[in-house]
Amino acid sequence: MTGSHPSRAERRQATEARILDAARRLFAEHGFDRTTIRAVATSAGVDPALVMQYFGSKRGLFARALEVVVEPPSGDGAEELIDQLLGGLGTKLGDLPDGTLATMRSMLTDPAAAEHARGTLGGQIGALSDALAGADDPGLRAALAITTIVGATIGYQILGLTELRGAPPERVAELLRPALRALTEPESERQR
Amino acid sequence: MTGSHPSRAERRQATEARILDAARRLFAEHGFDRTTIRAVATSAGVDPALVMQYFGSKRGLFARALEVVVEPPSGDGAEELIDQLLGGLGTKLGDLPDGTLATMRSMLTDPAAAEHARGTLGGQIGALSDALAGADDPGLRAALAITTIVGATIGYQILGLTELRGAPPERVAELLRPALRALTEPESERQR
DNA sequence: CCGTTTGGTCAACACGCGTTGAGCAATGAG
DNA sequence: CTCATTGCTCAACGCGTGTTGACCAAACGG
Repeated sequence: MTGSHPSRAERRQATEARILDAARRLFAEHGFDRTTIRAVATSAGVDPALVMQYFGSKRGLFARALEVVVEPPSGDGAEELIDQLLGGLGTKLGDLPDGTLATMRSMLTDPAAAEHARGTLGGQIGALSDALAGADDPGLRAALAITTIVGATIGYQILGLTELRGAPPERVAELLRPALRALTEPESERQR
Repeated sequence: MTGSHPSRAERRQATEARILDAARRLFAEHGFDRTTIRAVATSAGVDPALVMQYFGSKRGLFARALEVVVEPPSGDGAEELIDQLLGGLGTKLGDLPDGTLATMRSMLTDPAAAEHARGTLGGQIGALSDALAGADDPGLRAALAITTIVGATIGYQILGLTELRGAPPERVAELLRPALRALTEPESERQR
C-alpha cells in the first residue's frame, strides 16, 4: 500500500502529481504567461529546477497541465446532445476542472492553448453537427451552439458577471435551453 | 492645412497616433503580455523611449489603446435591441475595431482589461435588462444574450472556428436571431 | 557494508523586458 | 541671427524570467 513507507517510485510520482496540481491551479488562475515556473515550484514545495527536470520546459508542463479528459458528447438525437451540453454547463458553472479553465484562460493569447481549444471544441462541434445532419447549415448551427456555451462559461468563470454569478446553474441552463433549441431547429419547426 | 508643411504640433500628434495605431494592432493580435513596447515602437518606426515619454508606461499605453467608443445600445423594445446587437455582430465578424479585439484578447489574463470588459458589457447588459423589465430574471436573460454574442465573436475572431469563418455574417446573424429571441422572451410567449 | 543510482537542491547564466537620463538636431520665437 | 524649446534617439540599468550543470544525501542492490 501507499501508506506509511512510500517507496522511491511512489514518492517521485507523488511530487510529480503535486507539481502538476499546482501548475493546473496557477495556469487556470493566471494564464500561461503570468504563471512562472518558480511560482509553481514554490506552491508545490519544490525547487524550480526539479520542475524542469520532470517536464522538460514550461511549455511541456503546460501541455501536461492541459491533459484533461473532455469526452465528446455521445447521443443519438440533437435534443439529447443539448441536454448533455447543458448538463456539462452545470459543472462548468460549478467546479470546472482546472485544466479546462487553464485552456480557456490561455487560449486567447497562447497559440498552443488555442490549438488545444480548437481541437476540443472541434470535436464537440463535429458530434453535434452530425446530429443536426437533417437541418441546413448543420456545422454552423453546431458551432454557434458551442460558442453560446463557451460565452456563458467565460462570462461566469472569468469575467465574473454579477448577473450570472447570482443565478443558480439550473436556472441558467433552463433559460439557455430554448435558445439552443432555436439554434438547432430549422425554421420550419419553430412554430410547433 | 496638414499637408505639405506639417508644423511641430502636427508632427507630434501624427507620430502619437502612429504609435497608438501600432499598439492597438499588436495588443489585439497578441494580447497585453506578449506585446512588447519595443515591438510597438519598431512597428511605429520610433524609439521605445518615445513611447514611454508619451504614454508614461506600458499600462498607460494599453489604457489609451482600449479607449474605443462602444455605444451602449439605445432602443425602446427588446426586439429593437436585439436587432442592434445582431447588426453590431455583423461588424464584429468583419472588421472589429482593434481596441475591442485587444480588450477581448487580454480580458482573460489582464485584470485591467477584464475590468474594462466588465464595464462595457455591463452597460450593454443594463440597457438590455431595462428593455426586458417585463420578463422574469431580466438581468440574467440580458447577460446570457450578451455572452452569446461574445461567445460567437470569440469563436470567430480569436479561435477562428472554420464553421464560423466560412459563413457570411448575415447568415450567422440570421441563425442567432431566434436564439436571442428565445432568450429574451418569457416562456409563455414561446408558442406564438 | 559498499558503490551506484536517483530524487532533489543550489547557485548561476543568458536573455528580454520595462524603464530612465543624458544628449542631439531641427523647429520655433524674439 | 540667436537661443531656448522640443520631438526624438542612444546607451544603459535593474529585474525577473526560463533554463542549466554541478552538487548533496538518502534509498537501493549486491
